[in-house]
Amino acid sequence: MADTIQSVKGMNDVLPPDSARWQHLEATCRELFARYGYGEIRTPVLESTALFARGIGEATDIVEKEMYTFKDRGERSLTMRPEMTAGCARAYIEHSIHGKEPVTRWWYCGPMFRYERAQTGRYRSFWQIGCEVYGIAEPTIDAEQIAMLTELYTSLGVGDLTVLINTVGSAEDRPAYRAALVAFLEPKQDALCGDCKRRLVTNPLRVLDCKVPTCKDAVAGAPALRDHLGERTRAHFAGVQRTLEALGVEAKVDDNLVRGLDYYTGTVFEITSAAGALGAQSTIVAGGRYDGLLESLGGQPTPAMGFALGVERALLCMGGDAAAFVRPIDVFIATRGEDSRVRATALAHALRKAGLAVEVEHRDAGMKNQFRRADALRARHALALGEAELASGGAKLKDMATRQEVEVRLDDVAGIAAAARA
RNA sequence: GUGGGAGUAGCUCAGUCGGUAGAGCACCAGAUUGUGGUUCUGGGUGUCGCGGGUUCGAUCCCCGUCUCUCACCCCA
Repeated sequence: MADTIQSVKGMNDVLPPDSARWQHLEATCRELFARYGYGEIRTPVLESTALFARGIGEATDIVEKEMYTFKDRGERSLTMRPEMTAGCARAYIEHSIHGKEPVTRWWYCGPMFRYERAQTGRYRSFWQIGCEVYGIAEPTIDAEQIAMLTELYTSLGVGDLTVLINTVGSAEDRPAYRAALVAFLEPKQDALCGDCKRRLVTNPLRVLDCKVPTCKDAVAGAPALRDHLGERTRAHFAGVQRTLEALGVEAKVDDNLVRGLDYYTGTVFEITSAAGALGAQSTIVAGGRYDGLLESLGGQPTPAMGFALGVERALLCMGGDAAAFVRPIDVFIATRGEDSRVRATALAHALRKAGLAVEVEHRDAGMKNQFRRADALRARHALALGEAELASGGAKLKDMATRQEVEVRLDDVAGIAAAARA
């Protein structure tokens, strides 16, 4: 308790055995994404601050007050990524992917950073896994991603899922709607909360999303975005819904679903789970289309669709005993004395090369203690290697569950491995 | 940024209407001179988060502070 150094607020360690649950989630995603044709992209945690300011939007909460931004020794303003879409877009443009292939599918996994107050399911350093598809304007890809996610959560055992979808309109639709909304809200300005008064100027769509009661009242009867959608947007959204239906995915249209990031255009979606210990959060993944982002960052006009899922949140409602995901020990070798430990270490080395998981008791501990430890490690077999065994060259491999023992020769690695696998 | 709750043994917590502290779990040893998940016996000084105040005396009361945690906002 003295003067020890602790981890930074809101930034957590993941230790065994809990890390095994993370590995399970990651392995499931990796395998699933591979079947859908996604390749992994890894980008630096640090990016130029301007990337996020331009990509995510100056007026968003993330850019306004949640970024870890600082100057490096060369006086360049750098920011620890608060999300990955902007970084992926930067990489896509920087490597001229547009000119190399018509369709690009990327997935990623890594830590993101946002300066917020931590609570259950929300941390300052948190992990996201996400996918980005570039080059497809058609609505079927939107539905494909959503369906892929429902499959993911189902296979992970995350229950009580709700898929919410909406469309926020294309770059052509939005200015008209925005004007109509502002015209409707301006007379009611006095009823709005402080944040919303500001949003009225910076990002009026967000007022629709406000939880303050007076704002909710003021918003009642506001013009609906769906009445301001152009024909192309309508057709696209209808296509998404039609494809989801064909895939057997039940999705609820939520008119108030407005993502907090500026780059979204057209389809937006969110999947919530009522399962597990998510606390006040319920969103476990969110995403949408961002057809204008690449161009706004200086790239070629490129349609794009992506999502990000919160790893900690997925884990919170995944359940499952961490120990069940840990690889059990095949053979535990109990020792007595240094000669025994040397011989046991060599034997373990050979057995591990043969593919077994082996643990040697390197400490000078009592036999009873060693067998207890073998139990704690969930070892399938135990082999006591003491003076008698060293002298005779033979030993007994004990099945910890049945307590049956079989004779083995210490120099017969293949034989021991076979017996341990039986 | 705002508001609740909590900080006592490695972990989960109890407790003292103010007289410097306990349980369970875990861990170790022995009963069983080399064989486990049960049982029995033995084994714990821990700045009672930190600083100050009141008091003969504070882990307990008061003030401050730090940390953790939950929630609001917002988000994955």
